[in-house]
Amino acid sequence: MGVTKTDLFTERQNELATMAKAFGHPARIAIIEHLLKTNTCITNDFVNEFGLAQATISQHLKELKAMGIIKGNVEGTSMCYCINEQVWQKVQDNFQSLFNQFDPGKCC
Amino acid sequence: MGVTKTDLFTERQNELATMAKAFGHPARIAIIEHLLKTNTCITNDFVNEFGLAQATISQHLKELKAMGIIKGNVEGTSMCYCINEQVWQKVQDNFQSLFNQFDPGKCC
DNA sequence: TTCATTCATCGTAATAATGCAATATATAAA
DNA sequence: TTTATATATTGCATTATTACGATGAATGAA
Repeated sequence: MGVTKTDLFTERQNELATMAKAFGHPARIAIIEHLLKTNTCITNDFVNEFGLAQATISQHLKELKAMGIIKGNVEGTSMCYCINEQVWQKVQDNFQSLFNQFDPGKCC
Repeated sequence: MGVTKTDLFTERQNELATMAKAFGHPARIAIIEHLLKTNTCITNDFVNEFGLAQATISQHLKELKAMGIIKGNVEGTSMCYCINEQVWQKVQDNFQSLFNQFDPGKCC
């Protein structure tokens, strides 16, 4: 009834789904790509660059931070966000291992 | 207002987000993994294997099919689903190119 | 201290996603 | 044709997500 039944699946499957969800919104993709390009950038950059409200950007940042894929440090009145290297690597590994399971050539 | 503002982002960003969304549910991860392992399997397998209702499985399959990541053929009274090789490759490439953008060592 | 700036949080509204019972559709077997 | 089996679709209830205005908290400057 509208709630994902996580208990039916393995921890790995739930984890991978959660990671994928972090990438499941164009704003979060854009934020991540911006951080990948410039590194150490601040929230206000996003608000100016995208057409989304400051509260909305902040919410997306919060989600990304909750999933661990980014981390933030206070820098005066601003915030400095960047990619969390360890988590990024783990996410990459998890997707990689999924992609590698594909055995081409046998389909119906 | 609850609706993603896709017009604010590039087509690539929206596409990547859509692909990620396909992986954003453990049931769909499980379905994909099952197809990766056995290939050419049928809907009833999923219904028996997972604890989800037949209608729910059918809905997840429909979404995966809509995104093109799987394809299905009628096989008597059953359906035979499998991974779409071309789309799988494209998804992999898109994620790969995102992951490769990471330049380690510079963070705040 | 007061003011301006920056970001986070709260409250709220609207749309999306999840799940399932019931029903429809299609094929194979009897 | 009738029955059984397998899957898709419909309708509905519930929770999740997205978005933003308003407000709060923290810091630096005047």
